[in-house]
Amino acid sequence: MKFSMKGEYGLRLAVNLARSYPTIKNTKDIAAEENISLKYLERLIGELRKKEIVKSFKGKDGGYILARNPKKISAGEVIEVMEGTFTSKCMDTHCVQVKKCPSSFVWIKLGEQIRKTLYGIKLSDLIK
Amino acid sequence: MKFSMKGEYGLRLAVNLARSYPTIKNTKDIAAEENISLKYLERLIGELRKKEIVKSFKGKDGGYILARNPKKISAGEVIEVMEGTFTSKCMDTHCVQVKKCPSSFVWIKLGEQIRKTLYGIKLSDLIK
DNA sequence: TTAATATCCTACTCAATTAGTATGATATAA
DNA sequence: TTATATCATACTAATTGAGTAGGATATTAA
Repeated sequence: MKFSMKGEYGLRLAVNLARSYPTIKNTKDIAAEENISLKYLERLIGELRKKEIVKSFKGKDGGYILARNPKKISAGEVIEVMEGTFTSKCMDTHCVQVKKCPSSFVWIKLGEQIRKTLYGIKLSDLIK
Repeated sequence: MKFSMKGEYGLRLAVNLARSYPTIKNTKDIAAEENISLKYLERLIGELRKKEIVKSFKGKDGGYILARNPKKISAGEVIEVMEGTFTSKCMDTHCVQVKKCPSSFVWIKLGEQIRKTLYGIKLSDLIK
């Protein structure tokens, strides 16, 4: 489980689109505003599209919009797409102890709290 | 910010020593019990020693014990030593916006929650 | 005092991941 | 039909994770 620039970028993209919702916005404009290279942004936003957080429109005057209302999309959802699912069990993928492992208690508790925190924050909360 | 096997191992070592507290225990025994290679364990426990979470005794019949009572050492403290401090600001180390950045709100909130969760769990809670 | 024991230190390896870049194919609407 | 914009794939360079290897150093029991 990690939180890196990938999640940061994903969140910025989503918040940017939340601001202009429900207007279509193209990657060139977003890249300029968010200071991300156009090419990298294209790749990242592609992941958000595959997970149906944004919708795309090809061709002239095309671009992206959020797939749902900013009130209905959480920061957690976006970050989880970019970073992978938040762990809720032992870090050791080969671990078979499951219940005996004392540290698994910690990771489960941690995962719950992270999920509660990040799913509680909606994109609409982040546009001031 | 990340949570990996390094933190898992650190926590296991600490919990293991919490169980035998306040008896000295050597790395060979811990390695066998926790299924970590002796050499790797030596390196990891060295980091815990430098941060004064464990104390070491050299020479024959030497080994390690917790530097404090298991009730006074939290999971967060141990994990933070292994993984680095939990982020409380924007992931972007070059970011100078500080307050304008909408995502920084998310990371600050997340950091607070993680800290609250992990510092609330003591080693004594993890030995059944 | 010396031999056994155990910690301590540094450097190395190997694979995976992060944070991009580069090139171009594909779809669409004006 | 052409300009525009998304979409797909492959590549790279630097960093990190996870672990190994070899030996130096300190201590204490015999």
